[in-house]
Amino acid sequence: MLDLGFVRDNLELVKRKMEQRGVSDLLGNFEALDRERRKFLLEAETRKARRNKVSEEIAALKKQKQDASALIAEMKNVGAEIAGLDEKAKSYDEQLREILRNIPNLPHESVPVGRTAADNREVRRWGEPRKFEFEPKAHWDLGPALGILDFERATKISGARFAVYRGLGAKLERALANFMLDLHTREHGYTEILPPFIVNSATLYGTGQLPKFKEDLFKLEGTDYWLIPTAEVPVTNLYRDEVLDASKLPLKHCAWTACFRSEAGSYGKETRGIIRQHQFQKVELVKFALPEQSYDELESLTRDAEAVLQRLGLPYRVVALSTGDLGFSSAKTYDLEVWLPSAGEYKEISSCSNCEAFQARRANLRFRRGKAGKTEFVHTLNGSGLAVGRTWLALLENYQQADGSVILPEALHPYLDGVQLLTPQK
RNA sequence: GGAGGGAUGGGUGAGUGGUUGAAACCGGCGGUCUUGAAAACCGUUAGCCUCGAAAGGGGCUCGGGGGUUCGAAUCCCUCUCCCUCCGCCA
Repeated sequence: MLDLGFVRDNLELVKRKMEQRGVSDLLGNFEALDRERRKFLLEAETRKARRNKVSEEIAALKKQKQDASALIAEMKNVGAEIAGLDEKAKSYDEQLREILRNIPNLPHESVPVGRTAADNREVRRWGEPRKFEFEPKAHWDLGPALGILDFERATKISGARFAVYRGLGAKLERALANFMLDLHTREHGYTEILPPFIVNSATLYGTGQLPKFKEDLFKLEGTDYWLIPTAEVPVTNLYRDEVLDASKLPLKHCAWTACFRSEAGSYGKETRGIIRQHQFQKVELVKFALPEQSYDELESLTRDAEAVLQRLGLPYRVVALSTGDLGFSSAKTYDLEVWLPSAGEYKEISSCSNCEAFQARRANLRFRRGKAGKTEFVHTLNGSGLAVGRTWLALLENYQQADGSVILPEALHPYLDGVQLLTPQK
């Protein structure tokens, strides 16, 4: 959420930034609503000041056993007036908040201006896509042939967009998660969190999924419980309504969780394989940073995520999302895209964002400099480090051999009891 | 699931309709004293909204929401959370 006063004072800037994002007319009659709200607020508060003063006088009179009925009678009317004015002010306030709630974050000045993903800017590449001397297979062919991935039974027990991992397939998923968590906790200084996979609506509001994107989420019927779409949600909300000590920043957390997405509106999109599932596992990186340091922290967070791909020897590129492709809460995002031989292109495997104070304002997540300083909103950052399922399939596709076997990179050997090769079942 | 008890400022905890935005203590910060420190003493120590160029005003907030009243931390309703006991249970 943007700051009300900031929007009031920077209306043109906000409008221009919204245009860059490709959303229009989100501001509506903001100016009029704001003006009216303050008008009624002022009137109500003037009368409240009067009421408070007279109440004191009544108290004083009663103490001296004197008659106060005239004042009480006068205040009866004022009370009714206040109620009416309060209601008006509240109505405008709610409309104003409704507008603010639905305004996405302002893109940072360094974000490439553009309408779509086609306007994203490649920042750097790492590794060289492998030249195959045979026709590389897709993971949805490799996995079942290796006996480690089962779509039919997943469909039976759950439905479309689910997968069952078996044997070394399940173990590889677990090995990848452990490898990522160990890397981030041992070498990158993140503290591991294991959060609930179910959260309440206030938590989803804090990170910006609610109220606008509820159709992307799974809700537990008859409750205020929702399945998390990413660990960013519970972990970023960890310190909601708290005031952190500036000396503790940046705070760095990583978390492995299952993620649940309804994928509404993505029918027919990437239906094959495990690229787009209702449930997948992900290791997430979350940082809470000082405002003046948050862009440096975004760079290092992105590098931390890249390190996973480098250790696994998977070629990738880093892309700066354009203003039109940016997520709702993000001011700047780098996507990490891993090379997928079956697609012949780079495919998103991580998304690293600086949300600045946008989420912190919604979640009332603040910090204080020293003991005497004013409270300020922290900057929140998050990024996948990495999506485990997509890493799993990237491994299969990039390390496949002509006979359908898959070589496992050295970094994973300690996590797989020495298994170095996946071989097809006869 | 059943029964009962709670929720007050950074912490502990008083307060049951009228200078209580809130005692006291602890903690924090500043100061006096001291070569320095400790102790002691003195002072200070919430947030949000709003008016204002500023100085400085005003309003709201005692878990959330609603109600009664001229006036609510205090009374009523409701929701959430926490604790204790019983039941169930990985």
